[in-house]
Amino acid sequence: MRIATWNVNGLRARLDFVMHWLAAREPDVVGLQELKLTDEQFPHDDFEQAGYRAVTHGQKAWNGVAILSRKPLEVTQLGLPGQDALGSRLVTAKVEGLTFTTVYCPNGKSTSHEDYPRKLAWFDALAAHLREHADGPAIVGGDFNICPEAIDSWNEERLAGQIFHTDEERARMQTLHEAGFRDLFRSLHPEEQAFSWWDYRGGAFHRGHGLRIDFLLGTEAVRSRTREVWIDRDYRKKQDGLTASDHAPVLAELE
DNA sequence: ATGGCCGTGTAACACGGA
Repeated sequence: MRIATWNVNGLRARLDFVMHWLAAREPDVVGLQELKLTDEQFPHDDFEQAGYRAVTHGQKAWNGVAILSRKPLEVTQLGLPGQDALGSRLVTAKVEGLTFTTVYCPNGKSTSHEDYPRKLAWFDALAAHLREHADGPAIVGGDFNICPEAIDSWNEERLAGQIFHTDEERARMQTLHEAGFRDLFRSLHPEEQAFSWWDYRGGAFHRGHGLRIDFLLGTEAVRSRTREVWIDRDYRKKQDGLTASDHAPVLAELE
């Protein structure tokens, strides 16, 4: 079973690019973030023609998440309880006995911005919610907007203490780990520096100025079945003249 | 040199992203 997560940065602008990737990689279950469209605008027909059904939790213009699956899936959660004010950022579905959650975690903007404590509170609510849903095989994949460790940033020396790089944010990732959700990439690749996001500006991708902020977290029942995890760097590049998202997909192969 | 790019709303630029 091949699973994936991907922040597409606008599904209407990215649809052809996403279809290109689905045909090339043939994942079974995919979490998508930053759809930037309403549920009514979601292109179900296009995905059905590609062999996927979808469950969505969208909103106008911003945020928005969805899960694609080649097999039937049943929604069990729309939105993180108590956190509706921060937008549509979580959806959970059961597929093939796996509980698959996709999250688009708040950005926070900067440590002095009023959104920063809201980001921390959102993560606290996420941990509380997941503790009740950590039994059996479960995945939480998405854009977490946190660099968990120094190795996950292209420039920890300059950015330590700034947004994505604070001890408070890193403690939230640790709490998710302690709730039973482990970072599958880091579990299989303890020493490898690999990024999942690069700024569009200034040639950041080609300069190696990236961050690893997109993860597939799995319970032990999933981690023990995980054969490989990788970041699909090629799909951070233009494909057939189509513009990429600023995030690359993250994939995992489960036994 | 702290901006450079991109998507969306809305109809020229503002805002958010990370």
